[in-house]
Amino acid sequence: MKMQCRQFFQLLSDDTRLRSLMLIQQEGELCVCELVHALGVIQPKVSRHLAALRDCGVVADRRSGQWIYYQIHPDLPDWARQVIDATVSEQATREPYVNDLAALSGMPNRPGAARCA
Amino acid sequence: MKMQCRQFFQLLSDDTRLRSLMLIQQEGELCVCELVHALGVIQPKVSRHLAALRDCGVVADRRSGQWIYYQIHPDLPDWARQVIDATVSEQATREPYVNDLAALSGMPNRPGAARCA
DNA sequence: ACCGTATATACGGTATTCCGTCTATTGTGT
DNA sequence: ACACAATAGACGGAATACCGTATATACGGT
Repeated sequence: MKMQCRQFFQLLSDDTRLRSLMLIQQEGELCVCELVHALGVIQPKVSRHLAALRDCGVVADRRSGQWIYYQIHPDLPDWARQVIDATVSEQATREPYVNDLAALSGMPNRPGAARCA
Repeated sequence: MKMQCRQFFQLLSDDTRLRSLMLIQQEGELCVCELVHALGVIQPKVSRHLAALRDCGVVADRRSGQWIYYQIHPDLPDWARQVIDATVSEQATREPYVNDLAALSGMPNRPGAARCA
């Protein structure tokens, strides 16, 4: 799995992928339906973009029941991780990324999450 | 001049632009003909990509005689600079970026540079 | 076995990006 | 004024990326 940095930036250059990655980075792990809700886009679109990230080794997926959870790939090269870190820490508080996080928090019946209410 | 990070990554996602930026970052300032020589691509191509970088505020240009020198824009946001720094420091020693730097060093009659021989 | 939910993939169309060639502009030296 | 060098921009064509819809797969519950 060779990971060229040009390709990595290309993956970050799409809105859906970038917003997904920023949410995943902040939440640690998210399933497709959570991203669908948070981003407000249709499921095949999220799925397709996650597949692109997976195929290049940027994220790793894990099945748990009906849900498939995505996280930043544990073996992601250091410099790529640095890029994501820098981006999240400087941009996560801005539009449109704040809204995504807010929408995620407001999602009813989130799978996996604590259902303590 | 609004600089969205999605757009910034899109600019980094092209080979010519990325290689140009890495050289500029390492050299401080380069003119078009130096980049043409270092990258081994035709002049309009370099020019076009530099214009894209300039229009988004990633690089700044300065004319000196017949030459136009490009540098990383002094007002480039911090996170963007971090991204470039991380990329250069981790990738500059690899292919194809090492070759570009070597080709640049081997360029005869470099303008502006010390001509002490 | 069947149905509903979650997710992935295939397909065709559209939009965007990139390219090489050609031409315009600007500066330098004679 | 003129020729030359460096750079920028316009233009049409080719490749690539993205999209929405439709369909396939996999799992859980009944």
